[in-house]
Amino acid sequence: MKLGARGRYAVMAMVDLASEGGGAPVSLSEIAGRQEISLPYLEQLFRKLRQGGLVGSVRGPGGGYVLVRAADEIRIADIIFAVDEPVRATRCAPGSGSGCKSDSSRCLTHDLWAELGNQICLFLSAVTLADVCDRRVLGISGFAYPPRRRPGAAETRGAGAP
Amino acid sequence: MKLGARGRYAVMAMVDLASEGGGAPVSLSEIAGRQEISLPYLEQLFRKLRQGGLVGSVRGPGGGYVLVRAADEIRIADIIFAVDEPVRATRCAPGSGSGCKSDSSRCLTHDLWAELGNQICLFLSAVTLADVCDRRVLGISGFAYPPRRRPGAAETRGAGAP
DNA sequence: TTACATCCGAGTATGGGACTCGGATTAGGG
DNA sequence: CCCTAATCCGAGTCCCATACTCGGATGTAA
Repeated sequence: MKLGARGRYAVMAMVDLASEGGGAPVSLSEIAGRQEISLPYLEQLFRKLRQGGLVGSVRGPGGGYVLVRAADEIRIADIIFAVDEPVRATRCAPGSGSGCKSDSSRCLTHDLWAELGNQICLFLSAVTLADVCDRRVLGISGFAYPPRRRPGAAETRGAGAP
Repeated sequence: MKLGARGRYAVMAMVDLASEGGGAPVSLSEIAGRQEISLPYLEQLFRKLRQGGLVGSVRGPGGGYVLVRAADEIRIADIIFAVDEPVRATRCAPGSGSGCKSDSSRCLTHDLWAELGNQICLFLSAVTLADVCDRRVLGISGFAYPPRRRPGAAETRGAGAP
């Protein structure tokens, strides 16, 4: 899953494209300037976004990129998956299908990583580009895991994000 | 958040420790052998787990490590946070508190990364060591994001983990 | 035809992660 | 009292992915 600067830049650029472009193509120079990302690096990212079928390109002066679908039809997960290589399966890789060395037993943690990857995909698939543009992200999952076995148990560390 | 081999090994080792150790200390050599992790690397990990207050140590022959709390009182998040450095704030780092260059406006994606990190913490906090040992991970979050705006919309990519 | 823009394959390098090494402590058993 | 088994600790090395660059080719509006 990784989620380094590549995925972040891609989402930032797509948000910029969705916000600033009113149907007209937006050049990468503009996006690069506004988001403070190097132009050649952006080109490299948009190459993949184009191959992923998320954006279309118009060449020549006044050209640039446009969304091929409406902003509320593009999931954040689509963007991340477009710019990140499928997944690398190191041992029992999170996010990808199994790859445990021994076929069964051993590696009790397999389900854990699988489920974690699933949760991440679920969340990123639930949020669309339009949601981010309109600041509608908080509360999309107004959801908390129910307290399990004796709710008043000793709290050792902050449960959520600090 | 990262979640590389370090966190995975730490969880694997803790699961092994919880399963195999019946109150008696378990040596790292045993864990290293069973989980196929190099011994010096495990030592390095358990140093942090000890500093994090998750395990206690018994030195000398017949020594090893023991859990300081019951397995159902140790959350996976505790383990991950113990072995991973706090977080590095690159620009608008996911998982950590804000760090946007400009104080407000710009960086619409901030909420997104914050919420994503929050979801991950939530999930890892909902699963205990005992859950993993007993294969009780699947279905802990028997939960799916509800389909939003026209459920039958064109599916472009697999939404969940393949 | 010039300037603007996307396109493309390659190349570099810096950083952090994975793993190692040598030695210092502590403690049980002969 | 040694010897061995184990945790402890600070470094140090290696490697690869990521971030970013470069030079040029192609297409298109003015």
